Amino acid sequence: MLGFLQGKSNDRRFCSSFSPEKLIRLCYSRIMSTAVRTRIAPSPTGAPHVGTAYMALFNLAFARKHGGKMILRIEDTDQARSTKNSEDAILDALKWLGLEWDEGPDCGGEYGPYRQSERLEMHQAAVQRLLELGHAYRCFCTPERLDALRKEQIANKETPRYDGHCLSLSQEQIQEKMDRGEPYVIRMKVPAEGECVFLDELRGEVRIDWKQIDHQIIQKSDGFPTYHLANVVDDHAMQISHVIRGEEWISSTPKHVLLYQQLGWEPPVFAHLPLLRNPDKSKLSKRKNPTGIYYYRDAGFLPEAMLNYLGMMGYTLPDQREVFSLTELAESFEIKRMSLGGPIFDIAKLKWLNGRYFREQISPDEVVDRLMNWKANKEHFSKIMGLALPRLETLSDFFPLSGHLFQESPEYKTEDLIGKSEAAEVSRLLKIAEWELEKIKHWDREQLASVFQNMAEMEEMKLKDLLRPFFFAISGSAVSLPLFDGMALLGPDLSRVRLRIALNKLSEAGSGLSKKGLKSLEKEYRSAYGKRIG
RNA sequence: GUCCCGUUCGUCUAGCCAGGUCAGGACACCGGGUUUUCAUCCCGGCAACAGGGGUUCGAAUCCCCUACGGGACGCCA
Repeated sequence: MLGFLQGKSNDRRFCSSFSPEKLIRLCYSRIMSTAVRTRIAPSPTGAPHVGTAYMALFNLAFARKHGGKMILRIEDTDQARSTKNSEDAILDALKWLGLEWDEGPDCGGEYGPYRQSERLEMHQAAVQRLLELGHAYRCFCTPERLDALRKEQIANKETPRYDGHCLSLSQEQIQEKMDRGEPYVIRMKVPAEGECVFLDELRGEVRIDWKQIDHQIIQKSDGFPTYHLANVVDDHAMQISHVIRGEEWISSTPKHVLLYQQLGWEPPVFAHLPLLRNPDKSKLSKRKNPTGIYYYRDAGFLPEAMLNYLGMMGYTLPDQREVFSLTELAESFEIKRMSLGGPIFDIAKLKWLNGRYFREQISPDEVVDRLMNWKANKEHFSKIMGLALPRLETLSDFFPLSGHLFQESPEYKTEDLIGKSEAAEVSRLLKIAEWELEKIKHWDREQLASVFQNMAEMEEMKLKDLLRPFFFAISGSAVSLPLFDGMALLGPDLSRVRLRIALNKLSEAGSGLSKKGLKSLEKEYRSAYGKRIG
């Protein structure tokens, strides 16, 4: 099973002299010769993200174009944050979009298992081998020492980097510490001199000084590998030919190239795609933009329009067609056509495209079916009916009462949101709620209720008074169906965006939180409510 | 702060690799037409090669510098 670790004899050249030129030649030859296998490697630590879908789309298109396969691998080496819940959601969300993989934890394949936590043996064997070859070493430094070191380096305007403290430990000292049961991590050795040159399919040669590269931890004290080690070991074992991933990885690619070299393996071809951006050009983040795939599903977007839109972020078909399917994209896909400037995710254009799908791509009957599968179905109506029934006099009261549960977001006036309270105070409460809601594990009525009840106590307010602005934020009215049930039905993605919209309305009215105000609120929040999550 | 990556209309982009068209299309916006309203649809308009230097008869395109933007610098991925 661990035969892959041996490295084939023709890979020897990687162990000895390893000039940049050689590496580049090898990269080129690799492009021509190998069966194409790409992968998408999400970490199951949160809600399914559009960035994941974006990368998956181009990995799939590339694989399809070249008659290859795309693999889905779950990167769950962070035991503290990974959840099965998140894993299931990611798979489900990608499938909703119509993205399919040839091998993965759900459908199996020849190169399994497809969950990194189940490949621990391989990772540890690779670490062991690096240790034996002298390419890696144990480090006993405490987090406190590392923290102090980092602070000092930042203060001295140096690049934060491990100082090699444990490199000088003798064999006896190491043994002694291990016998005492001192926790340790394993770090990779990085050349002190020279530069790493690697080839990026889209950018050509990239050169980074080894001085810039940290002695990266490859195995944590819990015995789990870090991303850097695990992704190299798994990509090699799964025979990944092309690593197509986000630009954020460029600066750690030297670590990966070095690991391939030290293990005597041939590296894959690297292609770093641009990152999706917020309207302010920063990396797409949920604080500024809906980033959850489920947001778009729940707000009534069509999966094929969504995928089509992602396909036009950074890419144009040769004939500049703007409506196209995954199949059409894959047929003509040319990775070199990717443009490298980070595209801003523009919901207005997505909406226009989605509208075109209704008008041109699917029949009116089909639209009716989509609508019914979405929210106009018995199951969903029944859930709402439980809340609406006591408030109904005629059937026609139902839709006005529940309209906000079918909208992307309701409309209301900022002054109504503020009401008789202070605008700044409303901002404050909305922000605290936003943070508190991050802590919810299961988005249901009970947990939502307890968040707000807790808040009322902390703020020494009547629940009724606390909730008033939230009724507006969520339903657009002071009179509505019960708040917690409504939020539960809307789901976390839609609900959170509504709170953010309310916050934005206040700041547009000049009553939002300033940067300073936000900072002090955060401090106050931490001391009263505890640490923030997310 | 250090390093890396990037930069064509407000936004998504074509053109760049193989220098030579009024720098093309789409969204948004503005105006007009069709439509009982609105939307759709059609027509028109606005609007960009970040700046500077070089190479060249000729530069959005090739080279260099600057500026700006982004990313990375975790026992996260």
